[in-house]
Amino acid sequence: MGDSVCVATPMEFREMLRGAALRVTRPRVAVLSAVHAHPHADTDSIIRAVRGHLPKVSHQAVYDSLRVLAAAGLVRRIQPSGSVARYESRTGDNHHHVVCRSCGVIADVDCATGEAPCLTASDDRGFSIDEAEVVYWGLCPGCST
Amino acid sequence: MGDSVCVATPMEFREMLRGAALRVTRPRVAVLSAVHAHPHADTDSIIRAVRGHLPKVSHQAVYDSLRVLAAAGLVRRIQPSGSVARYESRTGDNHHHVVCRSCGVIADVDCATGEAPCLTASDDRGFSIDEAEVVYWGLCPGCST
DNA sequence: CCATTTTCTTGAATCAGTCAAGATAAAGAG
DNA sequence: CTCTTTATCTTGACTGATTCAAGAAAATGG
Repeated sequence: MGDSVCVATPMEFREMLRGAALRVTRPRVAVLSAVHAHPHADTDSIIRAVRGHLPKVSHQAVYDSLRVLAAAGLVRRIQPSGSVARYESRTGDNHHHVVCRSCGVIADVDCATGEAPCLTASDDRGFSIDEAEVVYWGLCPGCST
Repeated sequence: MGDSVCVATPMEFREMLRGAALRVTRPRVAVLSAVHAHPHADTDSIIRAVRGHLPKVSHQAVYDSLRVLAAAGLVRRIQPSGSVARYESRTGDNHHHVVCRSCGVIADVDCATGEAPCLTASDDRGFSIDEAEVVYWGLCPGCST
């Protein structure tokens, strides 16, 4: 738990929030920071990370912050089948995920076909599609031995 | 509720079960039948459909049957983010799904690139990948107006 | 600094899904 | 067909992530 990688300064997080027209609150700054520091963390891990800095934050504040941040596009929510919700800070870059069937670990994978061509379905069934989400399932290096 | 499409006979469902080395029980036949008749149905809908034929079936029997059928490959479990588990009978044909962000309806989409090339990640991160799952997000014809 | 509006705290509630123990039914052997 | 074994089903309690609701606290704009 002492491996908090600081990828941006608190000041930068505050500016991200302002840039998204969101009020700057301590819980939100801490949640945004925690998601940056712990990619693919689930809500409970984020709650614990946030409480490392703000011990009195309620779980509800973290849930609310994550919903607001995701709606604003500052974080992305992912939820592979059978998993609880997880969050990451890489947004808008059309990347996908590999999930280990055994241990559940998640890794990022850039889109196989480049920019955003995953968006092309063979037949869109009349839907107006705005996102293509790809999840690769398999075994991670550690579990495949 | 009266639109139970009969896509196969009870006898055929029994043979599917035997072919998968599974015991043939009435709950399993009814569950398999319900999944065939109601593609993309959630567990609760399946329970209700099954009880149309077997009123005394427990929810647990349905959960157990679905798990066993999915493990045997007779049905496929899908679970788009934010949705409960859903089941379908099209298996092993590498098809994907379009999900409506508004009403949650799901439609099938054949793999854009043909056979099973979705399996090719740009960089597998050392994972041994066995499946690529694609979910297209957007608005269905009804909700996009 | 004040007023307004949003956000946070607290604590209860929901709901899909799971667990566990005993009753029942399917399959294979005789 | 009956018996035995083993898997499956029933019943009912329980878990755990997430949400709801009401009042307290804090952020923003003036």
